[in-house]
Amino acid sequence: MPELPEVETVRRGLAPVIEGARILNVDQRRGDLRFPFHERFASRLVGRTITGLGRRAKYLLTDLDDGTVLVMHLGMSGSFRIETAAESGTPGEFYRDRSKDPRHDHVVFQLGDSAGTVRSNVVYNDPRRFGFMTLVPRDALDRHPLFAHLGIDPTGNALNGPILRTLFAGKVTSLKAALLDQRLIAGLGNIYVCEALHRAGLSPFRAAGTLAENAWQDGMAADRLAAAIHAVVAEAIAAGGSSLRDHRQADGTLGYFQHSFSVYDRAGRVCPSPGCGGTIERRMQNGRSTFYCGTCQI
DNA sequence: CCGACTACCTGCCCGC
DNA sequence: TGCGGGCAGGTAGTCG
Repeated sequence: MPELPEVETVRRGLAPVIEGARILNVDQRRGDLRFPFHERFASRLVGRTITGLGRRAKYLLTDLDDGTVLVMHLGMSGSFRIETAAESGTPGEFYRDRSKDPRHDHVVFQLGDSAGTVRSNVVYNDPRRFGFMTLVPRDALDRHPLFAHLGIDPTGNALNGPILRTLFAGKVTSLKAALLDQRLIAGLGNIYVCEALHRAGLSPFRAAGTLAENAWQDGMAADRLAAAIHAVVAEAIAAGGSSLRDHRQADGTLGYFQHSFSVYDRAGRVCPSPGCGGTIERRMQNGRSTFYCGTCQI
């Protein structure tokens, strides 16, 4: 489920619960998710205090008081839920979220205060197990293989028209594939790439390099695309992430950005662009569905 | 180096 | 009602 806006939504939901908390216990229920867990994964976490929760692209970065970072990726189907003792009133008895199959609860972090009193359980659920967790020293994070080749963040000033022209110059691959390439821009996924391209009026099938060509008739295309990416991501974060199928915020409420998708999962519908009148189409591109309007995306 | 493709895994939805 | 096929938000690895 998670692209950058969903991961950021998860981060904002978890941060107030886990920052400053001590990890009292880690119930690691299997030896691997996408990858095998680090040796002594659970025991290295127990007793640590969480000093902060950050994000880089689609990665959650949990800073610990011993200088290590618990790096977590949600894959396609990962989610967290928070179970607080206060919800049941009885210590040890926790609120149950029936929307998640307990067979896919793979890691349970039991959190508490410095005196050892249990305050909450943070449960990682991931049916497809494409997510993963690993431990990396904070001062080695930027050199770690997961992060060394990540591109620019799509939320800030680093992403603009001139930078896009530079990144895409000479690329014959499609605009869509280039936007999904985490080495160029880190954090976009299938939904928001489709949405941003539609908003910018650009075809997903066009060669990425054409954005950098002066000869291209629309010299502002890259600037428009940068603005569209900013807007789509910002709106999705403000809305609390998408809720395609079952995405929930960490507090259990549904995100609602899905209600404002223009093209994603809307094949056959009328294009919402003013005055366009086209129809949204779906086509497979690089093994994944691309949703677009063939009339106004050129 | 780049780009295209596959594999990883379970759930769900569709058509037969 | 059951079953097979296709598809789902991501990305590491392989191959040309």
